Amino acid sequence: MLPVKTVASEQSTDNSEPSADFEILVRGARGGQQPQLRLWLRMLSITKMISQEIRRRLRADFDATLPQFDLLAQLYREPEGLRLSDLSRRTMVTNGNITGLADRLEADGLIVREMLNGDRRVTVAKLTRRGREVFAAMAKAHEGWLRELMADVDEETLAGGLQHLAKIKGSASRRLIEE
Amino acid sequence: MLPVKTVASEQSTDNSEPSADFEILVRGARGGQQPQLRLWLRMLSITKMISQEIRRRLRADFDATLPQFDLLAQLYREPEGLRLSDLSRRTMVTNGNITGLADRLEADGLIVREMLNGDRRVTVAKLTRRGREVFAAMAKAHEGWLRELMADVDEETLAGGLQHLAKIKGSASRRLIEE
DNA sequence: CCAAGATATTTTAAGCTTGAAGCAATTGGA
DNA sequence: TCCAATTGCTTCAAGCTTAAAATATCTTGG
Repeated sequence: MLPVKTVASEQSTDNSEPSADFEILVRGARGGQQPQLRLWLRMLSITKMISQEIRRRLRADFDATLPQFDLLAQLYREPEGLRLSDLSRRTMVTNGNITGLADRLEADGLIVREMLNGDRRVTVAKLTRRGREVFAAMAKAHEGWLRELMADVDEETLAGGLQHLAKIKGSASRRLIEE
Repeated sequence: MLPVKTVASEQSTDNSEPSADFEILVRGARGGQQPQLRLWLRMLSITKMISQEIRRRLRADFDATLPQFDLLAQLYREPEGLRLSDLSRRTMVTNGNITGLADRLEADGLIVREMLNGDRRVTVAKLTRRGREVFAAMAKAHEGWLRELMADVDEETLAGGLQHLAKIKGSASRRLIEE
């Protein structure tokens, strides 16, 4: 931890109803406002909750991990395969991480690495036949799980949520890629 | 990987426009539908994107990690401290993980563990004075970062998003805690 | 032609993550 | 009473994660 100079005053407005999940976080420290913060924390807790379940099921039913699933998903749509750096970009996973992920998937016989190209730096990964089969089964299950988890989310919420999330994503993207 | 019996047919409907992020995933394999799936993938990519940025800034500005921030946030609202198992539940982090997290935060002098209670199994963690100071600074920065990242998300989207996310959370919660 | 810079991947160190196994301490029912 | 189940925490092994450093291979401007 770095030493911190900026020490805020603190009055610890402690309204201690013990709450089930961590959506409350910083609230309470001040009024309890900040719609941006609330939205963010809610989104975070949902994805954490659902991810954990998906992860659990992927492990139980396929002995696979979520990052592995993501990587396979990318390759599934690209019969020609993808270079590792593309996989890194698409899965939002750092390059170093892709190496290990690919190592394991290759060991499992789900992907192969080919160093063909004219450029001897690049490696292209593609699904094996078995990889395609395994992923197809996973994707089918995964789709079902999501329908199940969102079973009582109405049409309007699904559509509205998609819209809203698109705006949020747009805003964040613009700040991050600083266009 | 487990051997997979269920082998779907496959026709690899390859419409290969290379896409910037992994939101496409399973789509393409079939129609391109499934609003639940689309919503989920979008949410996932946003949280991944924003988390990475927050993580990066926490590291740069405070040399702290996101899980550490979460843990401190929980303690900040509880002057009496919390038992480790409560921290685990609230941060949605497994017990084993809390141990290590607490070890590091304790080594950094931000929290203390007290084994007082009548029950000699439980350990209560609470912020030190320095812990409170450091967290207050982090929370202030964190709040600003979110306002910044969501700067051009209008009021209506924030409010609507909160509503929609609440419904989604409700749906998923019900399936998971199987009420 | 060739060195400087840019790319692509791997390695490394530190930390997070999970599920499962291990140990204590406590509780509850026979 | 007392021992079997439960609870609270830690340890462990395997894997994910990141940033940064190391390698190797192009590419390009002089």
